[in-house]
Amino acid sequence: MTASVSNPRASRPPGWRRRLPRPAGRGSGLRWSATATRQALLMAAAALFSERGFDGVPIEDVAARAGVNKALISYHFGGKRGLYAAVLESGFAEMARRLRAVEAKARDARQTLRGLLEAFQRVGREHPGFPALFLREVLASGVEPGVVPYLVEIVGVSRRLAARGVREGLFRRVDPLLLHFGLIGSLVFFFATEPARHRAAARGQIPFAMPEAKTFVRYLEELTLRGLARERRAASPRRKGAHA
Amino acid sequence: MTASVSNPRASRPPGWRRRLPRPAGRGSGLRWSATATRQALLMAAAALFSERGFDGVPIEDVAARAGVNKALISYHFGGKRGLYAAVLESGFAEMARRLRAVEAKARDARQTLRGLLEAFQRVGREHPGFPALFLREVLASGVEPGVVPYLVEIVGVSRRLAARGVREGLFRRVDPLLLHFGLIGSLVFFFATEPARHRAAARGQIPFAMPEAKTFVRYLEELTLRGLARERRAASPRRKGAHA
DNA sequence: GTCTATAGGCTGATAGAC
DNA sequence: GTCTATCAGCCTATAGAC
Repeated sequence: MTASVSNPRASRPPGWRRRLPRPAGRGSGLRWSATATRQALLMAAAALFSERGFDGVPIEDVAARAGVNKALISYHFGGKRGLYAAVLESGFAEMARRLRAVEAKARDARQTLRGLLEAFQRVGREHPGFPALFLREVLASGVEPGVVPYLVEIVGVSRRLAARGVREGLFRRVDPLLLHFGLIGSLVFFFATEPARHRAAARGQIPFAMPEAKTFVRYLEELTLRGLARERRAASPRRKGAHA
Repeated sequence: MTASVSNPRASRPPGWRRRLPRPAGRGSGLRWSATATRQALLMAAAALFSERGFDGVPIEDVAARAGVNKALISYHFGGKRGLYAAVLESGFAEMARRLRAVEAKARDARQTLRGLLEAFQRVGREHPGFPALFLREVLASGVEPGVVPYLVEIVGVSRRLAARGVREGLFRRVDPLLLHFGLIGSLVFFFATEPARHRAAARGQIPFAMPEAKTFVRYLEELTLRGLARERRAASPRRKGAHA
């Protein structure tokens, strides 16, 4: 989960070997070899799986992009599925970690909302593949068992955000899961499709100017704050009460 | 795109053949054979591709589910890719058609919004696979060329919704594409993940009660109406002006 | 139009040398 | 830990009988 290696699988000298900036003689035990291999495989796999999905990526492509022999995937991760699971878990774990940190630091619901939006924005920038990976996984028939706890935790953050907002008088009464789906859905959709939009835009396709991430999260923040603000005299005269 | 055949690929008599309710001697040219085969293949493919993605589905599974020989896929659609493209185009075309109808019938922006939400809800109910198909496609590296026009048209509907809402005084000034991504993103995410949620819930997983489609679209409607309502005295004292 | 049989390509995994 | 070589399995497409 730290894109940087970049191995255009194209032409390479015959006897070529991966060459990473060695972290010079470190005191600690981890020198570089085995760990670097796993890291390279994880990064390459994250990029490729997020673009083409599990079934769309041959093990060989991952190895090539990582600059590593494909047999090492079986050696280090027990096979393709194992590598995929490892990528997912590391991604979900990081997302959950960030959200927990946001929640812990925020002094009120408004800051939690802001922090949550910024966390997504930052993930979208630093790990462009993850939102798509996330999406493909929740779309899948059977979710990897290892990510379920993280999934529950992520849902928990937005649920508590809703509860806290209501308690603090920032929001009117609202089903926390509705807030969750509305917010997370927009965010995941936007950031998961962003790389594809950029690719399409770069190829001349797409007639309109697409919004930037920063603009979009600001919009969502304001939409949520206004849309869920306590009654002041409703803007919509139609429906009866609130929601479930 | 009309789920109904249902062919549990399990046990079947050896010499089994698909048997569909023949539309008795019709005057018109289309009897049943060829057309029914294509229809069965399209339906089976829609269901399977939406669950597992293009690469995750062997042609043989599609044929089995359709109750048809796999060679017919090449015959009628020129191969797996052709079948996939046909499924996509029929789905996108129908979605675009519905949205256009909504737009044509609505007498103001509020009705357009309501109609758009209801259209998604109805598609989610009648063609549970389509939202996931839609999502997988916009996630993909290269979108099928045939669907681009429909994609542009769908974006156009929500863009015009925003413009009309502003013109009619229902919304404050807002970038149409922001409205588009916020609304369509939430909707697609919700409905694309709904089948997976139900499967997970049926298997005992998932600790909370998930919101129903009807509840969710109502929430989105109200959130949008309130969140984009013209100023009355802003609920959020923080940020400067509006958006791009 | 539909089916059977088969060819041919690609993929994931592993045995075994280094 | 890493690499080469290899193999068995699966998958798409098609030729040809009906």
